[in-house]
Amino acid sequence: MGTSLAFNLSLPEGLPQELARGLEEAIVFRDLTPGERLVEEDIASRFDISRSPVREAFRILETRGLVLREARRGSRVADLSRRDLDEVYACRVELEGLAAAQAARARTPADLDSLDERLEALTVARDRASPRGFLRASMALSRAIHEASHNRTLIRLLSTLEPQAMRYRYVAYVRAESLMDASLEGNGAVAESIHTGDCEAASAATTRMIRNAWAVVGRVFDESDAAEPAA
Amino acid sequence: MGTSLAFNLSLPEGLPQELARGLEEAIVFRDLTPGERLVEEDIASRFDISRSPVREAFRILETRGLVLREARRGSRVADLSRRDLDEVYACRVELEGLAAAQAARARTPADLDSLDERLEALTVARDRASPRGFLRASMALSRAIHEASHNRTLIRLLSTLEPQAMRYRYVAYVRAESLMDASLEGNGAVAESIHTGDCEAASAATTRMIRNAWAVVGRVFDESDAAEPAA
DNA sequence: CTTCAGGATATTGTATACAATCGACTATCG
DNA sequence: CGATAGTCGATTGTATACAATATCCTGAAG
Repeated sequence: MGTSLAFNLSLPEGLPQELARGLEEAIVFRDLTPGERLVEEDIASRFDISRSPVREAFRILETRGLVLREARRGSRVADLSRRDLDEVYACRVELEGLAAAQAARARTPADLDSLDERLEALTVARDRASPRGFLRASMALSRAIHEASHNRTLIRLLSTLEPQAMRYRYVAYVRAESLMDASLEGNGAVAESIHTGDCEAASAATTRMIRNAWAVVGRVFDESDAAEPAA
Repeated sequence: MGTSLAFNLSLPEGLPQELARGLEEAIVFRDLTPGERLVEEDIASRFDISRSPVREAFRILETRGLVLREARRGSRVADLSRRDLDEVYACRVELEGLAAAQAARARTPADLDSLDERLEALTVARDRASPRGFLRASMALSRAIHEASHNRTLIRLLSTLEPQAMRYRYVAYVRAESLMDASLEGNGAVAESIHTGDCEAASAATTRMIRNAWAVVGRVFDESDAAEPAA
């Protein structure tokens, strides 16, 4: 369990949230491995804080499907499995499609600016060919699309679903960097439809992109031993 | 703010969860009114417990869209609005449809038994014409459908979405008890499709039912002053 | 009369202390 | 030798104490 886990802990939005964000990255990028135990006291002492904010962070991560908590038995990093992957993507198809459709209808000029900006950043990240950078940029773009839907409930649901998907995408991108091209292309099509304001097209482009990613990411996952690296 | 709020607090599954369940009912059934402040110490002393489990309960309710927490400014019961209603139902159409489709494919004999049992209970509740009892039974049936999908991720998402919807359904049922008949009929159709194992039919029946409910609940909501009773 | 500064108060955020429970180990008995 | 009861250690769950901050009230100045 080589866990370096060193981030700053500034608190622009609350310590538990900040901690959860850091742990989330560590889980997505496999600094914390599937199945690894998370002991409150350990994390607390590592960052020189008390268990209170750590507990709250664990709860946040639980709602995002990244951590499993069993009563009085502690917490551990959620496992990866083909079944879980399929569950997540089935939900993504529906919710991302809805988000794109509503974004095409409700988007403001500011939303479009944000979209273009992040799409540009995604292109840059692709050229650098770094899975981490690309995923971060991709996450930011997705968030911009979700925000553009101006549907807070949908945003809430997606914010608890996306991190779970990110873990599988990371595994896939590391093993097949060419996947980033497909993602970039798909997102471009989605962004264009949102610009146009065509709900149907935005939804269709999104579901197509995600179903495609589902197939490829699933295949790569099956060929890898990402599920249980330590077992 | 006439809040009676007296439930038992047995702890078969954790005190915060139990407390959250109780507060959830109080919010759905308007014992706690929209916008009402929730002070940790007040709730804690009312149940003779400390603030720790209360804080965790608040966090749970926040993920269910029932409570809003602003940093260092406290928590309050989420408001009801037509916009929020539309957001919730747009998400429900997608997720409930998916749940029904997957349930039609993955259901086990035990799932079907559970379904029948709860559908029967719903019929009984309808005859009693009690909105509360009917809603509780309806919630149980929905959960049974979700469980039958055997998609844990989807179940997790729906468990954070359904309570929010329940608030609007309650308002509607109180003002128009005949709505319960429509719900019962719709759920019967859905259950039948799941029995048959017809994914398409199950999904179609579900989306039809929910779109219908959306229209009616929305109309009733607009005609009521449920949004701001104390403002 | 309005506005702004300052302090008092109420409430949340974090830390620490204590209680309860689970798992593993050991020793004893069959 | 195997099984089982009992005990110990590790870890979570809850309670309490302390710190920080936002809100409200008061009062004086313009």
